[in-house]
Amino acid sequence: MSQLSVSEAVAETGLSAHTLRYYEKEMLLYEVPRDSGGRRFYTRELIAAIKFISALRATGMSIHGIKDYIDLYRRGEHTAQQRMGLLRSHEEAVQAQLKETRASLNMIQRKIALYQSQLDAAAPNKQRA
Amino acid sequence: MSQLSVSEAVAETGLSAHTLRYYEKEMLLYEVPRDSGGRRFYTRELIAAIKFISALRATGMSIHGIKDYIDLYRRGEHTAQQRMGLLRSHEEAVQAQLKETRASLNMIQRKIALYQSQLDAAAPNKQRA
DNA sequence: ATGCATGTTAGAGTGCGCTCTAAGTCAAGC
DNA sequence: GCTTGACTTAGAGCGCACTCTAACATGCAT
Repeated sequence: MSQLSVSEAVAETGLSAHTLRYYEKEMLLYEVPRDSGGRRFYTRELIAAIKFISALRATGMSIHGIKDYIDLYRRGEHTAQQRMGLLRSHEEAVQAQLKETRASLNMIQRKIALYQSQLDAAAPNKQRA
Repeated sequence: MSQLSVSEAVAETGLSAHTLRYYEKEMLLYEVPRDSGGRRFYTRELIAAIKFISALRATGMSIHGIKDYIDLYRRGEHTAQQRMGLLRSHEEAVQAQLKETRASLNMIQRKIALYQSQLDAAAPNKQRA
């Protein structure tokens, strides 16, 4: 169970088989092992990598940005500091983006409240219904 | 000053002139007035609409989704409840997305902490520097 | 009157991240 | 042996949201 078939990896990661192959082609995943028939399978380590890549994607990092990070990874332990630097600056970007999203959400919520008060004013009898 | 030229609107909204024209072509903005020379200008109301549209975009609503909302607007006051419904369901989607982003950010932060502890362990003397 | 900034148009082009297609291979079950 | 279903490949296609191009018009300052 520490080696997942394509369909199991799909179930586990939430990505499509197409997307997994696409990530591999784009060099986000490397050394994906194959069985005797040439079919891929995914190790625990690969699944963890895919999940981390998904987290980077979910927070808006581009495929290119992720590739830069993965490339550092491949170059060995001495790149750890640079990798951390990339993650730190991404973290900052995400915090900024969260802040902007919250501000925009706030504006939307104020609009909703406005609609609500208009509707309340237009149908005051409904209060007792 | 309650009517802004294109360049003023660009400065005020943070969108490009191209994008403003694109939104107009896509019917997100309508009845944008022109001066005698055929140039656009933007009223206070339009600027407010653009800012609200930007908030919807910044929270991930598609152009198409925004158009649905604007179309309700154009159809008059009796669509207020539907418009509020659209905003409410968008709000839910944004909250869900925020939750996912926070979870992913958390995973990234744990990775950063891991790097940090590795670096601390590799260079313990730096603690006193 | 000339030059230049600022605007206009229709439509083409771009970058991103998938997503799908078509034709083929392989292994297991009947 | 045959079917079925999960997989393989290279490469094309797609939807989105801009973004840019090219050729032209306008209006203000010198």
